[in-house]
Amino acid sequence: MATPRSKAGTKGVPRQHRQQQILAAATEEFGTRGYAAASLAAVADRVGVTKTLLHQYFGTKEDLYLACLVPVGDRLLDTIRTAMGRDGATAHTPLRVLQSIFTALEGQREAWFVLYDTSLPAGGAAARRAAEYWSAIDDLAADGTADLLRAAGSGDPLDADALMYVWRDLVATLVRWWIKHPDQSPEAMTRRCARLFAAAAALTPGPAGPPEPLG
Amino acid sequence: MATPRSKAGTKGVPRQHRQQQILAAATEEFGTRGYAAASLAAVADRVGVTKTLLHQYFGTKEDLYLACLVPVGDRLLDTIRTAMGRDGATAHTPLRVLQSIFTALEGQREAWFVLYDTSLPAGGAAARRAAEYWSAIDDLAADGTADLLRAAGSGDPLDADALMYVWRDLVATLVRWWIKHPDQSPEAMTRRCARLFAAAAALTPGPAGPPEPLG
DNA sequence: TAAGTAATTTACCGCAAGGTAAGTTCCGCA
DNA sequence: TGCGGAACTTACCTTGCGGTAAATTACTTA
Repeated sequence: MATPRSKAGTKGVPRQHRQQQILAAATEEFGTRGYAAASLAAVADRVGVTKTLLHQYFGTKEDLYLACLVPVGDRLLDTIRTAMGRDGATAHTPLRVLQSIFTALEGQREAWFVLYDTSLPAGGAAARRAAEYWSAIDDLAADGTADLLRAAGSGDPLDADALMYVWRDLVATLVRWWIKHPDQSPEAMTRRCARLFAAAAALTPGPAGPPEPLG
Repeated sequence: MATPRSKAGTKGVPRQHRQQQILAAATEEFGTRGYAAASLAAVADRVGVTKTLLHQYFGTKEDLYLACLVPVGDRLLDTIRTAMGRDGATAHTPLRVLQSIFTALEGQREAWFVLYDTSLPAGGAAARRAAEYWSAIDDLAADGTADLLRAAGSGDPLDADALMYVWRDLVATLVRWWIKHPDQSPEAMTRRCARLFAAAAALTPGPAGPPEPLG
């Protein structure tokens, strides 16, 4: 054996296991900093490995991002689909969807933001794939919000678009708050959301336009 | 005159005017890309000027960011303060605040995101200043949401924190949607928000906990 | 018309990040 | 015991960015 002159050489970690470690670290890094601000060196450091290994296992930065994105996107899309069920949305649907998202995200909460990264290289494969997930999820959300808006009596298509937009960002917001409160279980989060919805509904003025002259 | 060998030299634009141009471009760039992803070269290009000039007029990147932040922060803080008035929040307060924000932001909608940039260099003067604005605005929002939550019957402090968090991000979301629909006037946005609030309230299940077993 | 100053660029430095080629160590196995 | 492949690093290249010193052009005024 005799005093290794270099730190190179295997550490006995099989490739598959290492890849899993890297994916976990990269997902967290991409999720918290965003694609552009995330650095491969940081991911490598976190795993205790060199940048080069990431490239050998996953290719370019964008490839690594894709490797993080796909499982997360598939998992979330699937979970939301089943939570929405086959029939139109009811008043219970939002909470059911939230609960399913919280559950799917437990253990890797930052993953949500991997899906909705805004700093991806324009025109790249990553951006294209992420856009596919968005539109798939947005379609589901659009169905739901449209159902609900119709039930509430509004037909304005821009209203529907805005409501979908708000709903999508609301999910992101709740997940962000959740990340800041790591002790909260998915179930506790769901219950909290239910309370918040109820509170918000209770304090909103009537269905007519602005309640004041708004000067 | 005789064929200038270099493009250096004044273009006849007075310093103050140039500074205004730079501030506008930088605010937009910081607001859309975020501090970390924003590049000084891009700002300079937009103005039709060299990177160096930005440094000579504003100092470092962080200094330039600060020069963008301060007027925006002051304007928004002021507008929100007066919109909230002296007495506690009522059900009309959220819409009044939104309207005041939309109005203050018209002509430079991305400015909102300059205020809430998450990629500032930690420990720097910019981050400190931005944090001051946050906490000032958050204090106002906390007062408001606390008033409203109390009226709705919830006393959980974490609920209050989450609601404030949601409210703050809701504003950001609405502004973001607004940016994607440039033709919408501040008044139209306010009316739309009123409709959305009403719709959301109408379709939310009762004030008790989750309406289903949530399996 | 020459001096002085304001506005602006050119040309550079250092650094960090993504990315690659080639080498080094360790383990299983004939 | 020695060979082959798997796991991992060293050393390097390139690019883009923040940042600075020095030069260059144009406007003003005595």
